[in-house]
Amino acid sequence: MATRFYNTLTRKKEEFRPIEHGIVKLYTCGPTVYSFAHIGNFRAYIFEDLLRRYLKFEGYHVIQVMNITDVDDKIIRDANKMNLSIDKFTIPYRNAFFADLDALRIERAEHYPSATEHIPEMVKLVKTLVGKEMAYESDDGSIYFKVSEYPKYGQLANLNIDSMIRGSRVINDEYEKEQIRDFALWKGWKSEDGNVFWETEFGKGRPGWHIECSAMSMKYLGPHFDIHCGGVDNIFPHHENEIAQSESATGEKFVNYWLHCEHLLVNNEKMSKSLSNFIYLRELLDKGIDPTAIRFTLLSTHYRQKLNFTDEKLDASAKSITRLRDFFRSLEGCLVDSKPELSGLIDNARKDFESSLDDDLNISEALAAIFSLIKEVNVFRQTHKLTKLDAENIKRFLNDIDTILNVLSTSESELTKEERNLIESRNIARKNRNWLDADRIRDVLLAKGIILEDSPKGTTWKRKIST
RNA sequence: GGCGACGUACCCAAGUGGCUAAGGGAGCGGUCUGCAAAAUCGUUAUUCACCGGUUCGAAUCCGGUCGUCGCCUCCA
Repeated sequence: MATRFYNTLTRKKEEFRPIEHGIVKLYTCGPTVYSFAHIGNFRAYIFEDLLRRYLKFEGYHVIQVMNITDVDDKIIRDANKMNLSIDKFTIPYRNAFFADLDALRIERAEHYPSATEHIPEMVKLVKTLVGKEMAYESDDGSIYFKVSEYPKYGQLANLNIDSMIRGSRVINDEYEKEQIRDFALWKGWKSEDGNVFWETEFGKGRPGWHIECSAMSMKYLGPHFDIHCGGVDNIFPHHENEIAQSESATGEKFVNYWLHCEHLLVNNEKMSKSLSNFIYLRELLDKGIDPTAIRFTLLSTHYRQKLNFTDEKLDASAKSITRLRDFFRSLEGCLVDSKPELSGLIDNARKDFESSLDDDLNISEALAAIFSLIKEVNVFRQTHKLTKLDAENIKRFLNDIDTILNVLSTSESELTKEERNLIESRNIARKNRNWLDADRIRDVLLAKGIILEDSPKGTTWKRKIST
């Protein structure tokens, strides 16, 4: 079955066909490093992680670019406030961003270009647009894109640009543009920018927000590439503007598939500064919440569905992961040498898993395929012993799907000597049928987050996933 | 005002015209266990916000109503 994605540009699911056979060129809007990233940001990055991992699972060679916006209004404002160069100001946030990606087990993109390292490319692009008379310079040295020169403007956001002109929220800003809908490609230097500027043939100034994505995607992926992702709030104006300026400059189609991820909500509302309901990933990690539980929570709801982030969801995620891990662990031992009997079940699960993700990354259905297999295998084991070959096949399947989910492996620390001694003394107590002491010790360990399980083969331990 | 999304069990969440409405969590009752845990069995939606319509047939398509949320130049 063919892979299909919902394309914001056409508002329908379309079969995915890469431009170049076997290769997917993917651009994903990255962070503005003026603050720590919040979990809403990471919902988008997790969705993109799912996308890239699934494309790789399907055998594509993926080339992903994620920009790092390290110059913009807020960065300049805050850096100047702290008397820091924008470099000095942004580096800690950039480092924190990568540390957070690692915590959530997000696979690295092939390129993380920074805006400040691509000023010449942006200037060149702006120059091209000015040369084609699709952009103009205003009195203050800013360069604006002339939206009236691009008739398809509004195609992505499905907005009527004429009605925008009268829109209630549109306020005239301090820059001088000919038409209110025109947007800045290049911003002329103003005194409050301090020493943040680049000296170019347009004079002192700095790039507008949208131009970096056009310039950097062109540099690393070419003028026409396969997929561009971001949050729904990037549809307008950011991605609309990217299309306008890119296609105007190159005369080519910019992107074939636009995939947008819905918002993460807290208390059923979008996170926003005014509601002060931001949740930073670091806060959750500092509280000791297991990052894989966060990963699973962000991953397990379809990306075009709003996701209300709650403690209950984290709990349910932790339990789902525990079920997966326990099942995987249970595949060790107690095996018989015999011919495999469950190949059909495993093949079906694999088929269901793939066809679900093929359908616009339907992760809920894909997870259902996995849990159904677990149940079927467990039911089989009520009355039969698992064969070695079956167990190996199931493990291979789980390891394969875990190249996408990435929640199976634990980074569990080993037991301390004290903890090992406690387990040992409990074993002795149990041997002496001293249930009182045995249960007391089990409770002590549970309080430390260690769960003991007794079975005919002996006692095993695992760490509780904390939420 | 313009554009758009959503409303499925106690909670989360698939399903977009046709077999008994996936799956996860939770509860309750069994099996197993020294007791637990894990696993497992049974159980919890004759019904998909509501009202009409189309159809042999609707959670799914169409119209309306109610409710929630988002976008309309900071935003993932």
